[in-house]
Amino acid sequence: MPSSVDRICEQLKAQGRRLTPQRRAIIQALFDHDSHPTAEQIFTYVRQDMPDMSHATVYNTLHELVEMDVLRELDLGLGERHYDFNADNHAHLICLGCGRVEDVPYNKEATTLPSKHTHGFHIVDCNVIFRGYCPDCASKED
Amino acid sequence: MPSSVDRICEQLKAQGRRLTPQRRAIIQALFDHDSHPTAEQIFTYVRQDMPDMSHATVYNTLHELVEMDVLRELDLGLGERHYDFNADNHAHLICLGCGRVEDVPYNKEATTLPSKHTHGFHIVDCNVIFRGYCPDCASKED
DNA sequence: ATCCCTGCAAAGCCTTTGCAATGCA
DNA sequence: TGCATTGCAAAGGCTTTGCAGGGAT
Repeated sequence: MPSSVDRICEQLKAQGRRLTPQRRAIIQALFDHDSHPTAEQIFTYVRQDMPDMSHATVYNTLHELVEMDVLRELDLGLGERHYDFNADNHAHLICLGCGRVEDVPYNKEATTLPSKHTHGFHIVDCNVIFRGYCPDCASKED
Repeated sequence: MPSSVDRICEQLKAQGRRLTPQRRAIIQALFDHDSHPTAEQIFTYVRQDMPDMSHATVYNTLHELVEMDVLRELDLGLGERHYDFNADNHAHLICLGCGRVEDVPYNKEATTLPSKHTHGFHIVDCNVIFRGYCPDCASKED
């Protein structure tokens, strides 16, 4: 069975996009990071093996994957965007102390708006973000 | 009865902060904007009357008001922060086409996490953001 | 062989910072 | 008067862009 990395690479080609070593490395890096890496984290990680990797390529590839709908872009209000393969129904939990991000199961389907409040919008997505302090930071607070 | 602007100005002084014409103008500007202005919008608006107003002062004052808990800072993933006086329970609805932001009534109190999923976090806030296309942009899409 | 993709460097956008001058309390 | 606050200008952090050379199909 092909790895998930391979599957996404195939998907790239199937869409008429080119599969370059850089792109494969970025996709691999996304899988190697367990959770919500930022573009910079991917950049730094991939650079260990490909010292010439540029920001442009990282951003290009991430955008492409988002466009292909295999990657999710998260703006958690932390100043930089995070990327997430996990498409399951979940919300995010952010530590206001250290910026840690955790996934939490959350049924978005149940989070809907009565039609009289939608201002006529065609709603396509919903984001739920919980903010608080993780155990480590909570103990430092007091 | 003092206006809400005056009330906030008093609050400033009561906390030992100084009430300057710039600060009053910024607070007034926040009230004059019906909904979710950005720092830049406030800056541009206030500059009409005070051409020397600096970015530093706008940002300083906004931060101060946030610190005083009379203003809410919203990062809606649009690249810039929005500010909101409305403290009522509500969520936000964002148009992916034009960036328009609407308030929608939403009972955040009902949006909670079962304790087994909180990762031990002490949760202090919750943000709900709906994304979609407003009537104008939806019609352009097709 | 084509032309998409890469790397480099610079620019862009929003926000923050340093510092001397100003003006509120 | 003293010190918080201001304005200016520059820097900072993340992301985007332009362009020429290089590599995937």
